[in-house]
Amino acid sequence: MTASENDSVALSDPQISLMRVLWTRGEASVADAAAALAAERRLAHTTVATMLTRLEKRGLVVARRDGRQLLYRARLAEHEVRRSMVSGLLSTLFGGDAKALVAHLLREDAIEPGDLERVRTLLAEREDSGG
Amino acid sequence: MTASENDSVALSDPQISLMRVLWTRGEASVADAAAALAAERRLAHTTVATMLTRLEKRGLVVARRDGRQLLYRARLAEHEVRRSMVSGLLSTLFGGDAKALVAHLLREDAIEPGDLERVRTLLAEREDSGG
DNA sequence: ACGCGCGTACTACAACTGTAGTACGACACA
DNA sequence: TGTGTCGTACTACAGTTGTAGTACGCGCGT
Repeated sequence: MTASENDSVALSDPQISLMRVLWTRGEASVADAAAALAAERRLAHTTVATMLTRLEKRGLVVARRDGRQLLYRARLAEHEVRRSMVSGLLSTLFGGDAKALVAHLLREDAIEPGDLERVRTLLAEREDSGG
Repeated sequence: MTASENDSVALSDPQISLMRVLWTRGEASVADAAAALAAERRLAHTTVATMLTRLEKRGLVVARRDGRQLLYRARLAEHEVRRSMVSGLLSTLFGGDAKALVAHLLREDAIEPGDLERVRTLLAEREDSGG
């Protein structure tokens, strides 16, 4: 277990955006990332570089040298980050009770009752076909 | 619309703990809050005071003077904070798709398929009895 | 009336984050 | 080979947060 695989990963919104670029492309240079991010947030090249350096220091990404440039790669899969962050929110706001979160989603009209069945069915199908 | 009722409320864990005291007790002095928090986090009296002052500056709590002491009260209900924070997580991590979050909960074993029915039924009952 | 204690107000400081500029080295092209 | 360009490394700076100390004033008790 490398120190970075702690458990509680908390990424800010800009950081997630950046990670998403890595998740999507597998590997990306600063220029790649800045370009991919440009649509969403127009950031200076060096800003993206700084963010990546910091994420690397935190152990969330790894850099590989390719000539002059660095290629970054996420060390955690998206679902791992999701798990960690959802779990954090869950314990912070819902006493760790996932059912309470679902109830909240229903109550706050974020989701409709019928959707629950749909989700369950979807998951069941995926399990059947070997996920 | 008072500036504070923006929409995106982001509270850290310690901040939520403190808010929870206010939600539970309705109103609390610094001493009250520090005492209530002591079980969870042992913080200096002044630390709690600072946190409350800052939350007040952000418009998340209001203070009322009672003699020498200040009584703090949350300006947002717990469900409002939940809504805001869940919604933030939802858009950050799941593209705003609540179904994806539920799917995640199922897949990550945070919740079992049967629980969905239970939640749905529970909610339905509550609606029937006029919620 | 006076002093002590409680409570707030202000100050402090390190860490992290968002954001970006400057400096410097290396590679490619002329 | 010289030079410019590109890319990283380092520095910067303001804002927020976690955490707490110091200072000061008001009111209660004697």
